[in-house]
Amino acid sequence: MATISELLRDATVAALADLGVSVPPEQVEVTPAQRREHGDYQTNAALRLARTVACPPRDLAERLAARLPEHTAGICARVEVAGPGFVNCFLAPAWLHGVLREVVAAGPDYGHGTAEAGRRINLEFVSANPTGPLHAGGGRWVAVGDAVANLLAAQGAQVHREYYLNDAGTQLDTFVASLRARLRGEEPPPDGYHGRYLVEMAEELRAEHGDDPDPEVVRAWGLARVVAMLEADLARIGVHFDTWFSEQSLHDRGEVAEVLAALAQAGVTYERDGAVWLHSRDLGDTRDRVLVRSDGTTTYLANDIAYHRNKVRRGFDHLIDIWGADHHGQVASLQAGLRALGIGTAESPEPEVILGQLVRLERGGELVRISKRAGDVITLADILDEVDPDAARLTFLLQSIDTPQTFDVEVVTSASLENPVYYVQYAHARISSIGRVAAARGVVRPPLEDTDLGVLTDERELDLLRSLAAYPEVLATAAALRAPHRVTTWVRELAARVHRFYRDCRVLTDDPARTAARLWLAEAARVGLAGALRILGVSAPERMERLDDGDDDAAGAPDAPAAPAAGASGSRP
RNA sequence: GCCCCAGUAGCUCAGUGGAGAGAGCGGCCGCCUCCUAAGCGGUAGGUCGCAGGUUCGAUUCCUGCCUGGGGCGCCA
Repeated sequence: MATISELLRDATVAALADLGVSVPPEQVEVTPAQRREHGDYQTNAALRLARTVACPPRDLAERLAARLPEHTAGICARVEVAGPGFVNCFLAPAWLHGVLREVVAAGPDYGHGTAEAGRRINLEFVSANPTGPLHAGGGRWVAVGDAVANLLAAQGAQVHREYYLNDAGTQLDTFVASLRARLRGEEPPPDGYHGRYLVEMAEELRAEHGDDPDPEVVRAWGLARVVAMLEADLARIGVHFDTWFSEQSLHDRGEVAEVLAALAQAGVTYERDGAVWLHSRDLGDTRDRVLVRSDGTTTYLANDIAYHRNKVRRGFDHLIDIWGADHHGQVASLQAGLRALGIGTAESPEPEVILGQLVRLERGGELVRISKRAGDVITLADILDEVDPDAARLTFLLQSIDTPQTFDVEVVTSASLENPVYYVQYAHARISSIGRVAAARGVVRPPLEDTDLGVLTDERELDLLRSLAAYPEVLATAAALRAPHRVTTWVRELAARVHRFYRDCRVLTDDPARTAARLWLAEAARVGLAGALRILGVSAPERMERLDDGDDDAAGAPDAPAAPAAGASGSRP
């Protein structure tokens, strides 16, 4: 299904052809208008082509506008020339009514596209070290990764969610040493993990395996216990991984050794100071990197190259990694190693690494020091103890991952009612309630094909349809840019329009024709809200409790407790 | 020193090669006999970090600089 921009772009190209101006479609821009009086969409074609056609832009625009209606029949009510030579298009209400029928027909899949149709995509995200619970900041990758997966799936991809489990490195050794120390009733080593969870885990371990289990037992038990903890945390926020990929398994199957041999065979390695190095500098990196340490162990890089080769060999059409910006330095090294293996060519595209800026955790405006080893952490589970998963998720999906996010625990928890998630969910609950009331009153919604939508002429009504009309394009763009926050922005706008419609356009009236059309419009809006929320991994409740009934407004004022918060530090005289 | 990201309203952030730059929160003023007031309306608040460049047109693209965040390990 073509988007509006595409439809209007093609119409513009055709109209220009009528004028004897031949121009490839990709050189014609049709964009949403910024101001209502400029219509719904606008093209700057006349401005851009004026020079080559040797015609004043305004004149060219006039000629274009004269021809355009032939090609936009049924879509635009009118077109007009404005400003220095823009051609503004005003969508026809009848066309918007057609959008409503499309939405209802498509249901939950409305707006989905085919940009990734048939592609098998491996999406790796989170992949936090299995040494403790998920950190609150890591929630960003949980929410973003899952939403990106949903976005790609909505474009027809078969998405495989994968968690890379670093169960072979020194971090796990340190974790095991810390666990054993707790088991003995001692403090973990200075560079170990000091979190409280290890004390509790040691108790569990003791109950199951006694005071002095074999170190290998401790290791296996500890790893399994942490993975179970990670899975449980992820389940609480509704995220499920298809594969938990063990780094250790790469070693066990000899894949790391294979990769090292292949790199040596390719002549891109050398020995120095007892270590094996990769000529990564010649392959696009800023410097050479160690693959095998002088003690014979392999580096994270060597293992990661083997891991990605494994993913390629599993037959995916495309690999995507979502990493925090603190892993930025690894990208060039990994790609250098993969290139040497022939991965990163036209036949075998290199992995796409999405870097997201980090979360700055604050409590009441003050930076929270984060150190998993010191045990001074705020975990995702801590957050979920205080807010529901929907609020947590949407908070992480409010802004572009290109910007560092400030996550104030106090704001997100104590003032959670201000979370935009409730604004959107409330819009869904409100619009849903209309259907319930209609049913209770015995108002029957006639079949859509028997409903005359021509009565939907109010700007509030048309605004809803304009939003819904733009949704396929929003989804396609968000998927292409791997930017789920664009869906958040869109659904917040739709929710605002739903609230305004609700306020100004009464659905259940004495006029059966109007009631029928508005019931269907409400249904279309509900489908739009629910569909976008589903992409974001947020639930769309049919009903929500009213917070405050009657006149005790103070009870519902979320900022009421703010005053004591200031005094909590002991400033009260 | 080099690489990546950001700098937009008091705060948190959207957004765009175009026509007086938007939202939420916070401030102020209003709106519930009516489908849920977790809502709606109004008002105040901006040299889109700074300087050049490209362009008919730059907050948007390019370069430099400043500020902030993250990297550049025989850690992961």
